[in-house]
Amino acid sequence: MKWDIASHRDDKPAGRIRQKNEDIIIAAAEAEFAHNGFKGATMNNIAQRADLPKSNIHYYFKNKLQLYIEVLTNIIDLWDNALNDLDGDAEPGDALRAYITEKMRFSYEYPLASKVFAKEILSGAPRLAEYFNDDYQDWFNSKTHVFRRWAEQGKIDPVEPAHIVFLLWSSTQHYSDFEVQISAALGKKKLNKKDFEEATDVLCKIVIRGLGVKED
Amino acid sequence: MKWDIASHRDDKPAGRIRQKNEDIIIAAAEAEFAHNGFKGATMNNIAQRADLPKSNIHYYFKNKLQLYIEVLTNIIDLWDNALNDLDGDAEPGDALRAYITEKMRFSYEYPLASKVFAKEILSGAPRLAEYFNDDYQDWFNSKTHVFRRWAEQGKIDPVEPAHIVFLLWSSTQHYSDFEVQISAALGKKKLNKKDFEEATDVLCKIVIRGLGVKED
DNA sequence: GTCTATAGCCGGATAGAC
DNA sequence: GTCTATCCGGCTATAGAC
Repeated sequence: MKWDIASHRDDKPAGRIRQKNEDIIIAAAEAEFAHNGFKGATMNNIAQRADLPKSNIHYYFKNKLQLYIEVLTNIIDLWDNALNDLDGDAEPGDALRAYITEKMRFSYEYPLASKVFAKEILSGAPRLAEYFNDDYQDWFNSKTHVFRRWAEQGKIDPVEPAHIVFLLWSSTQHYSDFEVQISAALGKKKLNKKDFEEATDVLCKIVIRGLGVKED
Repeated sequence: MKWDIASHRDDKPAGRIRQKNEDIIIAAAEAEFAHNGFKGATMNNIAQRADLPKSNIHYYFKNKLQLYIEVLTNIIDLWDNALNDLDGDAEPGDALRAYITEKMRFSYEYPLASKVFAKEILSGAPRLAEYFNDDYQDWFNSKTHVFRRWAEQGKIDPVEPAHIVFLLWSSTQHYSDFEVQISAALGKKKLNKKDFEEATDVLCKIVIRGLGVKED
């Protein structure tokens, strides 16, 4: 793992009850951190969301920071493991459509994860300093590589790949991070699956055409 | 004004000292709220950033919420007054280029404003409920109108205008809100003006081409 | 393993001296 | 108009009963 903050969870036997309670607490913490950020979140609120006594949280997690790190680690692991990269062997149009669709599905299914991460970065990412180290740059370069190759092969226009990646990230995450604003703009109470699919269509169309992909 | 929360500042004479101190405090508060969010921010930190004793803050602003509302109001006023809409009379390519350029300049010049607003929305916007009312939907519809007209005139492809607006918002704000992640990805300490200009170019190119604008 | 009680600190807010 | 001193509530964290 790129980001190796030691976790006390590895030290103790993972009993059935322990595992279950830790999962409940992490889910509750994720919601609380998404709403109030690291500093604004309280162990009290987390306990209430988890429907457990407050000191129970302290029994399973050393302190607030530790719990927060666990939540962030969970989120990053989820994305790293479940989100497929752009498929460099496929045609650009197909690969981009698949990638955008998948990112939008993540925005729809894990809105809290995206929000916790976003708030941490907005705060200047003081608790992710280790994560955003030199390795991160290498990891990022591996993401841009596919665009460079497509450009060399004349399959897309030659535009700076880094900014393409930022565009893909920003436009897709926006639908989970700014959902409140978007639904207010659309006059809806909440966005549903169809809204996300419509957005996915528009994004695919604009990005694929915008990059100059030759479609059949 | 669309969003009419009464301010105590209107009630008192705006002396020279008062005006100056309030400006200092609001700037300090903006930075503090950007870093720690509403709940996480402390009056103590704001006082330190403003280099004033804590109770001075309470003298000028009734309480933390009031101060926060003032900061948010300032931000929204700034955007409403200084950000031009898309020019429907111009050619789509020119209008879009002008709009994207201006939004990116705002991201570069007022990164804190964008962050405070973003955090509020990520939190579910409980302190902007009044702002995101029915009027907001009308205001938003006036933004999408220009795309509808261009589509009717055959000047751009017929794609759902709302999602075009969201794409413009998300892709430009991303550079100020997620600056830490972006600079880490690019291996820089901080983004400079040239980075923003490069990003502007890429965004203009992809969006204009992606919407099927006929360029000369 | 679980919960109550509480220590100890820090937060927002105010009273009142200057 | 400015600042010191302070109240009180809520916060993290822990000690210790069960």
